[in-house]
Amino acid sequence: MTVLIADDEERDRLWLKDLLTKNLPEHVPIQEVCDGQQAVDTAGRLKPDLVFLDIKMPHLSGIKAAEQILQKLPGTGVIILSNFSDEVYVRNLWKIVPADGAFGYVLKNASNEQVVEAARAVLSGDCWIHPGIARVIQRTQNRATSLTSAEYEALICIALGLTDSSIARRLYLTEKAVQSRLKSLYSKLAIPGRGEGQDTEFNQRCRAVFLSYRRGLINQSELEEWEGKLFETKTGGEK
Amino acid sequence: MTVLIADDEERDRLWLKDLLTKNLPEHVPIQEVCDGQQAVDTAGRLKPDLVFLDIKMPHLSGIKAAEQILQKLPGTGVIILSNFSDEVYVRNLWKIVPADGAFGYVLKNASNEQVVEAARAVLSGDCWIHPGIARVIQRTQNRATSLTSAEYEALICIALGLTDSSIARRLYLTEKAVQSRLKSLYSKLAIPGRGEGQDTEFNQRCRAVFLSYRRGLINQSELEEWEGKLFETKTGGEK
DNA sequence: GGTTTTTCTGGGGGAAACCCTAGAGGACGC
DNA sequence: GCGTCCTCTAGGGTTTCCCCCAGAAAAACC
Repeated sequence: MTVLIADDEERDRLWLKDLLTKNLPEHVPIQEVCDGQQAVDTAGRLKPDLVFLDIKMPHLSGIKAAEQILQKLPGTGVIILSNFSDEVYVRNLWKIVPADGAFGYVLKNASNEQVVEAARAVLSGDCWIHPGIARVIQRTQNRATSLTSAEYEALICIALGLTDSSIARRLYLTEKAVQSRLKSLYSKLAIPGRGEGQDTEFNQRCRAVFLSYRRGLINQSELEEWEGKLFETKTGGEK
Repeated sequence: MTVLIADDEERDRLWLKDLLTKNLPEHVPIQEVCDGQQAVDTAGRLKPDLVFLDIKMPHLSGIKAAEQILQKLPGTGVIILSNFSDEVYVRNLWKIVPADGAFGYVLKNASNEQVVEAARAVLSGDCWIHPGIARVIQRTQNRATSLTSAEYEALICIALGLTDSSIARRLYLTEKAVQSRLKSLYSKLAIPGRGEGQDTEFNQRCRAVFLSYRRGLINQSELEEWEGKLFETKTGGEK
């Protein structure tokens, strides 16, 4: 039995390693790496039973690393470590986790007991989801509040500060289509329009960005990734 | 000689305490508290030589706690611990630190050596600023790029998603005044307007929010505080 | 196959956001 | 005292965003 820890923060690695050696039944060998790509490579070689993946890592995020690892070794137990209950990640998570796989999601402010509990659960084939994030998961599965990928794309674009027409060009849509996406986005985020409410309190566009930041639907690192994608296609050949 | 540590994360407290006991010359008593208010209270009783303050703490932020502590005990050495190089905080910091005071600013991803170095420096009356934020400090002191408080207020409001007229009402200004603030904000953030550039790429309002998040001019917790302030004054007596 | 949901399309209208210019008052340093 | 900078104010114009309506195409569901 082997355990792999992937985290770019040395402090967190030490803490986790220490915790596991003290609390796991037998003396298990624990490997450490400090980015997502190394995690994938090392997992391929070691075929560990359990992998801890920090979400925020250089080169390859924890989610993407998990995707690749689970693709090659579906039986691996994966535990995602996250600082926040970001909805973006939860969103992507369900897509890559096999239905019968064992995995865990723990926030970094979890108590030591919780982490050990999660490790035990995943090792014995169960799932362990941090209590604080159950609500978030619920939301991602509710038809009325969860965003479709069309709405999500639009959200990213306005968060980056693009205009409607600019978005339309980048996503190969008409301006009307963009506005239509935004309209349903606003309604799902429950932002009052011009008609509702006594007088217009909010600029829906900015309000949507604000609320999405707060709910963890978007975050800085996710946005920067998209920024790269959206601008590279255009910087090449433009009149 | 006494040292006080204020941090809401138990893990970080342990790490820091451990680090200090091992590396400070003599056996110094180290007190721990877990929020800003406690830090102020305890500092008043203990009169410590050195105080570590995490920025993000419940009840009272590290900055505000530092302000109160330095007011009562100007000779105290203060070291701010921060996760990010947020410009918001740096902005406020210079206002409260006495010109001849000793203080430090270290990011949480600092190496153990750096933290010890900072502690030693501050204890001997020097300042220690994390290398990574020197650039940020520069920016806050450059006339051309640093924001005035009027521009900053406007920034907060659009980041919260308010409309021009709504901002005007809350800040007791005309709508034109708000737009004037925004105009100079956009130019300081170097966001191209409708005239510049081949075609209008950006919605300036949202773009300003995006860039400000990225530069750490604003952040979630800061915004939520303002949200509270801005809405309480209006929820009372509105037609 | 058919039914639902999602998404894109169109026209037309109103309000908010942004542009330009310009002047007046206040705060600051010197 | 002077100049400088910041800020608010104003009028008048353009563009973008958001609203209503509705219908058609595409995808997903049973």
